[in-house]
Amino acid sequence: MGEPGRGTAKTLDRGLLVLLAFQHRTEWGVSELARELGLDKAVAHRLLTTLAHRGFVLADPDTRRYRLGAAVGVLARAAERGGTLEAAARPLLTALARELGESAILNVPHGAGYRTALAVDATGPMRYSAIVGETLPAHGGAAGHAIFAFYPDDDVRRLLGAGPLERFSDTTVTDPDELRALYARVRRDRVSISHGEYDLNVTSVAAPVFAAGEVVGSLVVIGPHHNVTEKIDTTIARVRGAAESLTRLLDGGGAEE
Amino acid sequence: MGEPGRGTAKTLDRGLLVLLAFQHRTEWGVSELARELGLDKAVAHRLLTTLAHRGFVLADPDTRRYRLGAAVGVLARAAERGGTLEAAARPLLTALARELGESAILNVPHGAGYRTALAVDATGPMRYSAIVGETLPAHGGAAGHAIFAFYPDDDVRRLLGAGPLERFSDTTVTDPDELRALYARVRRDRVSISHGEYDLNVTSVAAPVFAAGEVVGSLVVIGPHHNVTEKIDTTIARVRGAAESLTRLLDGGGAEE
DNA sequence: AACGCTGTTGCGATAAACGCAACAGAAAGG
DNA sequence: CCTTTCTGTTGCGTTTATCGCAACAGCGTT
Repeated sequence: MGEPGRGTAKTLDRGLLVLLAFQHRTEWGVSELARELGLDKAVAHRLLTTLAHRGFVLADPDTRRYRLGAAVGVLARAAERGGTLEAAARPLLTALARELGESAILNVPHGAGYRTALAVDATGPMRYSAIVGETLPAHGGAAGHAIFAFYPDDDVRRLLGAGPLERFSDTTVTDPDELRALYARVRRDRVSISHGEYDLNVTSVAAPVFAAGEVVGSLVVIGPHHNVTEKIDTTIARVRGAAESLTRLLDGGGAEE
Repeated sequence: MGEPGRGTAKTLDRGLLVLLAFQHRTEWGVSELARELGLDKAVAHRLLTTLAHRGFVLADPDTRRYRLGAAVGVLARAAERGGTLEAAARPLLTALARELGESAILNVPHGAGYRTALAVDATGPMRYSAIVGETLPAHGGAAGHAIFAFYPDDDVRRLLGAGPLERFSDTTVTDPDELRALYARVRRDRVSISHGEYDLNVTSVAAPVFAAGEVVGSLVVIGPHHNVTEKIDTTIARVRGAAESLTRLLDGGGAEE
């Protein structure tokens, strides 16, 4: 978390830092927040009132504490429509598909699962054709594992719900404990590999994409089982590399940390 | 869209206006945006670079145009976890439930449907008990209609998908044309009433909640058919009033138009 | 090649944000 | 019950950061 840098607006930067502070804590008081960010109480107060005027934060009239407002949700919906992620990922997906000769897909979390946001099909005759827009449940497929392995444990528990997990094929992981162990391996390797969790004889390799420290999607290369396993090492390296590139892109070219 | 006002940070306010400009357009160039907001090119440029440094916008390296960045998505997830809306709605829900003697519910859009975010059950013996966290498809129930009637037509078409709509009871609206007509009525009346779309002999009255001009959820009063219809007029008035109050709250107490 | 556009940087004047301090209200503690 | 110590809020002089003009460079078009 560095200094604003040259040619940037300091006041705005501080305001954005205030907003980002609501990542670790849902509620902030003025003094509390000022201490956290090393600001004067008066400054924090002014920033918060400005943010409140535009709906980015909301002050509880009773407790005088602030929470994130509705404007961020509205903007998030606009961002989803606008397809920022898709635009940034497109060149990487085409590169992956060309280099490896298999279909490359971008998935994003959506509701209680994940959605196929963008797909570049392989050129060969034997190719996996993804349905863009399709939503799949969280616990199925390498793409899902690469995303939800990096979700907070509470969120995962909530998303998976109380009921038993649906089984799509022989290799679908339906046992919560087993899924948790799988997630631990995915977190360690930063890659997830699945064999025929949805479609038989199909293998996919997925890597997580992050932004601002949180997972925002996953990159997948998917194709016929023997094709992918044949070149599994390079596939893993390429997918992971592409995902890391995308993460760097999303974080603005690498100014922070 | 008024002036910043007293005791607020002007630079931050301008930066937030820049962010909000991405509501009507997904991509902005520097000059374009400067004209739109009446700013100097240099100012717009500085604001955009600071926003980019923190990941709120993302510059396409080729076209030099800006889109919303990943930070807004991250914040939106934090806002959802934090339950800003729930906190603001709680007192209104309890008031509704007490005054009308029926259960009051807050619903929010979630994935391709809507989720029960908060519920205050009626105190009587014959009460509807909502399952908090449950996700229902967009086309079912007054709560859903009150939300998705105010979605852009393109989004609605995408959400409802290509396939036929699932039927839950005799009164479920499954015909797209019929649904569109229903939505028109809901937009006109700012209220939606449904009889037994999910559960037989249950009637619900729902009104939309807005923030920054976009629908962010719906308030519902739900109970046994004859109980609700008996006092339908006051119920409609109360639900609509509560929804409008919540909208005002979310917009920061009424600074903006 | 000249033009119109774009995005980007420099720099001085000025207006705005800073941050100290003082104030009020609430909660906590004796 | 009064004191203490937080809290959030406002005023105001100083300074600093922002403004906005202008000049510059990179493209695409006419």
